Amino acid sequence: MAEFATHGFAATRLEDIASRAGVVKGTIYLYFANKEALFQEVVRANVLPTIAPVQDMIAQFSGPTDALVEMVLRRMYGQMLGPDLAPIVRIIITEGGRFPDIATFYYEEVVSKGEELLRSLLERGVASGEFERSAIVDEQMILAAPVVSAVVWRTTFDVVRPLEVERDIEAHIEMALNGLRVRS
Amino acid sequence: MAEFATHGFAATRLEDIASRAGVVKGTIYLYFANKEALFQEVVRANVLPTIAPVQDMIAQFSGPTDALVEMVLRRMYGQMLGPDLAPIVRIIITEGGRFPDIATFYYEEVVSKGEELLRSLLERGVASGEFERSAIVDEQMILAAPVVSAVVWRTTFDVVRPLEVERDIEAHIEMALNGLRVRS
Amino acid sequence: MAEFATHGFAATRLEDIASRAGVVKGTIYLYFANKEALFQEVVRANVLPTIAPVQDMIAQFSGPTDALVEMVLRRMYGQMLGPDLAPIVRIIITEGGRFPDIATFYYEEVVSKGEELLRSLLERGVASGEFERSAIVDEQMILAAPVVSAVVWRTTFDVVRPLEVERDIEAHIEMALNGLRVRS
Amino acid sequence: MAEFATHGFAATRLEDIASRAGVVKGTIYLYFANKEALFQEVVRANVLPTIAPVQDMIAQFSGPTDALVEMVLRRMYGQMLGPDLAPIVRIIITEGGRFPDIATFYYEEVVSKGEELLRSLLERGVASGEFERSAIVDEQMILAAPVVSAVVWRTTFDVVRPLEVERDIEAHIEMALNGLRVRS
DNA sequence: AATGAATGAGGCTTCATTCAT
DNA sequence: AATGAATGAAGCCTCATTCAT
Repeated sequence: MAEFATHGFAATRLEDIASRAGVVKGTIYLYFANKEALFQEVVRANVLPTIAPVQDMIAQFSGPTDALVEMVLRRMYGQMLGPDLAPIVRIIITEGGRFPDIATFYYEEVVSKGEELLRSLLERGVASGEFERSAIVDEQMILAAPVVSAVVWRTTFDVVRPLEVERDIEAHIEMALNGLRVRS
Repeated sequence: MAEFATHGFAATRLEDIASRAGVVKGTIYLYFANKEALFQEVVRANVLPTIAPVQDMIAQFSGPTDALVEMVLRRMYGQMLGPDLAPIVRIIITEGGRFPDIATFYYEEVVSKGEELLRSLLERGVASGEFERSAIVDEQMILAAPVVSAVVWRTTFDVVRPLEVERDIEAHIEMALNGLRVRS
Repeated sequence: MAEFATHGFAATRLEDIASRAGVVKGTIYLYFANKEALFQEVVRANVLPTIAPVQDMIAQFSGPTDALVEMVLRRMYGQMLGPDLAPIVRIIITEGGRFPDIATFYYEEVVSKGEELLRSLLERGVASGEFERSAIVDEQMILAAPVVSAVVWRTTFDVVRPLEVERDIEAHIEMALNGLRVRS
Repeated sequence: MAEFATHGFAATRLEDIASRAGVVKGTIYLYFANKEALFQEVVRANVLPTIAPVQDMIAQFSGPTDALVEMVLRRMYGQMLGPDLAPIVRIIITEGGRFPDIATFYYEEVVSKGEELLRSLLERGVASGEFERSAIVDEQMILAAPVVSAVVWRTTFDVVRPLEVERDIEAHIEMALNGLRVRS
């Protein structure tokens, strides 16, 4: 994972992967047909454990929906910028276009779950009268978009201007819940 | 550009670039020291023309600031998903981490300009009493984040679930201006 | 060795070296970092075994020193024109200027030993009253110079006028011991 | 000349030669068929002017032959270590083996003249009763051999231990005229 | 189950050579 | 007579892949 996330598929050398694993290049071929198969299986294997946490998140929670939205977003940042998920997200972003199988797999196993999570969140808010039934409800992923953007920033512009995660989250939540306009 | 955007730096073959340019591999070395120099110069040369449109965007505009925000966001989508900028943005996202020079260059020439643009927009809205002085004003890039996310989606999950740009834009603007909560 | 001695460093092709060794070009890189490293290691490895004979040469020898000088010179011709040392000497001569490391190494491991050998020879002759204490004693290498010249001739003018080694040695010894002038 | 002498035939780049000459690579092909033809013509053209001085040297000289030998040897060192001849000698030594035409040409135009020069010198000494008719007379080149050796040293070991030309010449003359043995 | 040695295809790079202008 | 742009062959080097042990 780490090698692929750091160098990308093409620039990653099997020798580096092997030595990280404490084995020799040839040993890899006892377990994987070739570099691409290794890549796909590595990604799949690392994606699966990340699904459960997303599942749990909504389950038991009582109280106002806006607090729930805030909590969900905070957790998203924590996970997608954390050491477990960040490399995977980076790989999906950079290599997904060249490996449709992986993109599809990731979409179905993770992204679509996130979509459902957000939809149910929004529906709950609408049902309770807290949220408007706006265009956002049908395009829930817009709510999570800034998290993706934060991951991109982290691996791209952090050398120039480091991401200020806390401020970023605050602004994100503010925008998501209140928007820019003054409330009358 | 097209080759690098499609395959990434490592997987791009000079032969492909050359044949696209209607020359032979060796000819490239009459103009560039090596593959990396070619890459960097190609990106730089293609980034520069994209700056002007960003500059123009703010220009003179009268009328309510929320309409201005909407216009700016629509233009951002139009450009960053368009054929000129999209490949560059894709390259910055995928290779920026491995080419800090390029990331820095792009940040300074493009991203920082966008930051200023958005800040002046928000300040204008605050000054006119239309917008709240919220956390968003100090973290303006949160406004543009969904555009980045849209570019990522286009090159990643479009095969699974194509991006519905129009709905995405509507939701984005709705969120940016009004947020989720019902207006009292 | 043979390839480098025949063609020089620049004109030697790794493919030729590999096929001589019964392997494939790529195999070379399992053992040497690059062409230059291969070259340097090949020279070093082949120089080392040539040191011992030089060492032995002086050993114990009783009898008149002029006979000892004659024997040493004859052995020098035998070795430096022989199949083991000749290629190395040729390489040192042709490539030493471009590879100072190798020149230094060869000087320290071989040439300086030869210098000592000749000095001790001459000192012995002076001590026994057989030789004059002339300028030759302080510039002992002049004694070996014709051997170098013979190696150069062999690889240069042998096609035009082959080196007549025996006559050459006789003349060399005659000159070294007696000089041109008639003895009074 | 300078380029070929410094880098050898294979490693010399036509571009470097051209820029030294203040022209462009392609221009060379207006005057020479290819790299090898250029090389051969360059060497030939630069060898020819060096012949005359050798010719003159013996011509008019009266006095003892040993003084003549000394003078000839000193001039040989002066010329072969000098800026005009040294590069040529270096080229002949390093590339002569790979370019028999050049070696033959150089032998016939220069070396054979030197041989004659030395032979007539020695015959004169023998005729006048100054020199012995020894093996040296029939292998005259042994007299010049240390000069060749000095040129080799200059381009090979000078970085380690610089050639001390004056001492070298003294020793050479001493050896040539008197040899090592004490005169009775 | 693992190694280490070897392969061979393929990519980057250099440079002698050509040619239209 | 000279240029400068382009070519294409060839060389160095890397690395995914194979295989005998």
